[in-house]
Amino acid sequence: MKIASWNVNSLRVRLEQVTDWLTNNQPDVLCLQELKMTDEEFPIEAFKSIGYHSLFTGQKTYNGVAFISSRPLTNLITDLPNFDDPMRRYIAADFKSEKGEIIRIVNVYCPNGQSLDSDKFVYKREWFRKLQDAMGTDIKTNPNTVLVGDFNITPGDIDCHDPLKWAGKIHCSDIERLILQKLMSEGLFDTFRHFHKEGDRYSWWDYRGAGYRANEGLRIDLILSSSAMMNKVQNCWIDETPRKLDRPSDHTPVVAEYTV
DNA sequence: ATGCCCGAGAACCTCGGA
Repeated sequence: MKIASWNVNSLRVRLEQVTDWLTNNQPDVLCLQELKMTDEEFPIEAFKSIGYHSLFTGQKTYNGVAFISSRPLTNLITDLPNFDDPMRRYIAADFKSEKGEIIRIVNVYCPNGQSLDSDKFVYKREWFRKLQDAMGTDIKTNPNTVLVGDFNITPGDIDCHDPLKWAGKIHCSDIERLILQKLMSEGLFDTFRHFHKEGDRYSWWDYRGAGYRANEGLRIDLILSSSAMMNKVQNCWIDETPRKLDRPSDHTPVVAEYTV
């Protein structure tokens, strides 16, 4: 089973890149973030025409998350449990493998937070607290759980191109890294880092100042696997191909492959 | 210096992103 996560920064603008990527890579489940469109505008037919099913929760202008899957997913949830929030940042569903194993997949667009002294950071902390509770429950219910998405936190200095410049800043602060560690203490593992110990590997690069060409990036898009799924993971990689295209998203896909 | 670029929505600028 191949799972991928990609913050597309407007599905309207990136649709052709996404359908091309699906055709070329044939994942079982592609998890999208930052759709920036309403459910009425979602391009179901474009995905259907290349053999993919869609589940999504969107809103005008901001946020929005979706599953694009080779087979229908079940047990859909589009709200972070126990958190009343109009922002469309959470979607979860079950994938049934060819062997009949059920995999719980949770796809998130975590809050940015803006800065540590912002009201938006209070919201980020609260949102992560609720996500942690939900993941604890999910992993107990089904040990075969994968949490993917744009976390808007670098796990460590190795995931930041310039730790001195970013020290204490949003995405790279100690408090955010503790929040991520607490979430992962529910039994989740950084799948890319398991296979790749080297630095200078990122999933996001600023549009400004030719950030991609200089490889000035952050690794904030993660695939977190439960221990049961870590026992089945074959490989995990970042695919920089879409970041080199004209009019790219500022993020690029992260992919993991499992034997299930 | 909190900008440089980008997308969306309402106008030709502001907001939010990371």
